[in-house]
Amino acid sequence: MTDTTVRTGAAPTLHDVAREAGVSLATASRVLNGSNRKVAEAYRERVQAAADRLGYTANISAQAIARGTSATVALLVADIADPYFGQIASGVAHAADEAGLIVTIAMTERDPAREVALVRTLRGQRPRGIVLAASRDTASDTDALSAEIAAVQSVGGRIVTLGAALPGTRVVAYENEAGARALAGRLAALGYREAVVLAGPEGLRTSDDRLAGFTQGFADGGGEVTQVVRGSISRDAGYEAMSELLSAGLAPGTLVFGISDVVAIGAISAIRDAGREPGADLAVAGFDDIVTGRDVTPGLTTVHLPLEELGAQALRAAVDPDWTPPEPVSLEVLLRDSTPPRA
Amino acid sequence: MTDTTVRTGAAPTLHDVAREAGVSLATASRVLNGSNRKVAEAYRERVQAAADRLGYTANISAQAIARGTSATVALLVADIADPYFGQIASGVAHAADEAGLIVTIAMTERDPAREVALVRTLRGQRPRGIVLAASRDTASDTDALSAEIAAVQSVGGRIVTLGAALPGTRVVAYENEAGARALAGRLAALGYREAVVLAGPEGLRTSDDRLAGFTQGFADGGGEVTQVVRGSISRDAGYEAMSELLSAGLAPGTLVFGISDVVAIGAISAIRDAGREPGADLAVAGFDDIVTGRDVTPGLTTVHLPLEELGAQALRAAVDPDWTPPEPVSLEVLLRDSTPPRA
DNA sequence: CTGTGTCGTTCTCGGTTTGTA
DNA sequence: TTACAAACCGAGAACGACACA
Repeated sequence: MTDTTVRTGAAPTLHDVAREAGVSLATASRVLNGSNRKVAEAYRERVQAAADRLGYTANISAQAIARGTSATVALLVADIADPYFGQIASGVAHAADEAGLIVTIAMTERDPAREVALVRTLRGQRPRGIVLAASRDTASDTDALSAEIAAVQSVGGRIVTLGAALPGTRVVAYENEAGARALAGRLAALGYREAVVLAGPEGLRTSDDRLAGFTQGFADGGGEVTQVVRGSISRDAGYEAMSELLSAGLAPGTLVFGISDVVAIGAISAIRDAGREPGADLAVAGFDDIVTGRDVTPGLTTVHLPLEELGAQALRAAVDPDWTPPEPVSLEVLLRDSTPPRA
Repeated sequence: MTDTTVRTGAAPTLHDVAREAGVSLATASRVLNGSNRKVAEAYRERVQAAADRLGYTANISAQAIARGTSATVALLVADIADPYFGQIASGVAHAADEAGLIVTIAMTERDPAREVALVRTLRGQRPRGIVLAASRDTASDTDALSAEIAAVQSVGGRIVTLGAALPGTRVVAYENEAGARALAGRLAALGYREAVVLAGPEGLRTSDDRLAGFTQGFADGGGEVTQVVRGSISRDAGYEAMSELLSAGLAPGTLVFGISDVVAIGAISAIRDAGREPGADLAVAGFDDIVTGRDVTPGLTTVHLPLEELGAQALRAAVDPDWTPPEPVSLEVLLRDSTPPRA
């Protein structure tokens, strides 16, 4: 593809560049990669030219091992196809790009054991940091995870948990409970008095916090949570849970709170498919403010989370040596047509 | 966290394990990582125990350089927050997990120059393969990218393009043109005669193919594409393009074809926000079958793409030594309520 | 004494960095 | 002051050494 000889089976090494330029290994290293020592301009040019001619790119594995640190950050999400995690990943990737870091991604599929195994695998990469974005179970055996985390940290790797805090890690928090409380308050003020909640499995921090906040806020406003249905946090789980609720009968004017937007959106579809009308008939609210919430009908009432910004913050927490825990970002309630004021 | 001495600043190495177990480096290497050579059971156990005690994990950078190949695959997408790419990434990640590979991800942001730069950066990782999922521009300078691709391939790295084929790479194709033609045919059969297309920028392969297929299929069915509006491929671009079309005036019964589902969904929202009714008034169709298409109202007519499966296929193409190009997956038209039969 | 089977020594990978000329 | 030689990072693999049958 270039005018040089076609090389097969081996990438050009620093050795090749040095030989081509007629300088020593050390000199070539200094001009091509950072160094505090200086190099004469004439040499610099010759090396640069040779590198270009050969299409040289430093082997980052070799750099990592020689330098003792790898320009890498790992991101663990539950499911990258979920828009919640997609937007977070986008923020992480952006910030990583700015910091000149490569990000490796893995999916826990909401399995605690998988999460531990993945941290262990990723640890082999000696990453600068690991961002744990998949929300965690409070109940499940946290010891194995803690051990892996400690192992990463003892080597200088930083662990960042996004959302649910994990002891001994840097955490980028947002106020699930306060946000849900505020949401519930606003909805009670709109006249809602009965609510059912489509929650995640018991023990899941994010879900528990939101449920607690919502329940309290709604009670404070004079309403009551009459039912809590638990399932996984996904569109389909929301759809199914809602379908069952509907076949059991649900009074008009009831408010349905989906523990996250994807759940709420599944619920809206279930309501419609059951021949009822989302909105005035059965109101629905979510949490996260994923983009889709604007495009469903009626527009989904939710709590805005700056997902990309949170992802970016998480990455910075993973790499910034003198990072200090920021104030938890406070959340904003977005009232849309899925929860019209009750007459 | 364990009962051993707390080590700071250095991960346990194979050396440490070997010393701890009282065996040689080679022996430790043999039991902890793959090897065809055998090792006595007594030794095996001692090494295993020592490794566990120390919390040893092989430094994959060191492995990569020693073995000459890194258990890594790179994935390039335009924007990981886009559900289209999110689902593909999910498929890639799943398949990579099965193959015991780590996947690094990067976003091109639809910038050809960035794409070249990223391939170059990722090349430093000496990945087993690179999956190029971001659709490419036919016009733009393809030479720089070709050079980088050739560089990867000359070292044994495999390049896989998903969707738009790139010469000299393994390609996982799907039939954009045929799919769009089939879609247009079905819609014409429903009675639509006038259509406008919200397309991507000129030169973007995926967009061009779908546009061509749709135009032809619609003409074959007796219809006519009266207008093509170009913009980027995103929800917001679809929304804006549609808004402009609407303010210029659009006759009821016109069909709007969004070059992808996200565009079409943006268009639906624009139609509704303009006070018109998506469906019977202005019909909308998309392409991709992202999950959101089921949840918008009316349900979005589209062409089904097995996105996760395509991602998985792409990964297999990147790692399977004896891979043969599969038949391009044929696509299925999904008629939903956004395109009701015309009376 | 020779063959078989394990283990250890040593060189290697591609860079970085120190001491030194 | 600047460039070079050599040691080093963590792991893999060829090859030699040794024990045992």
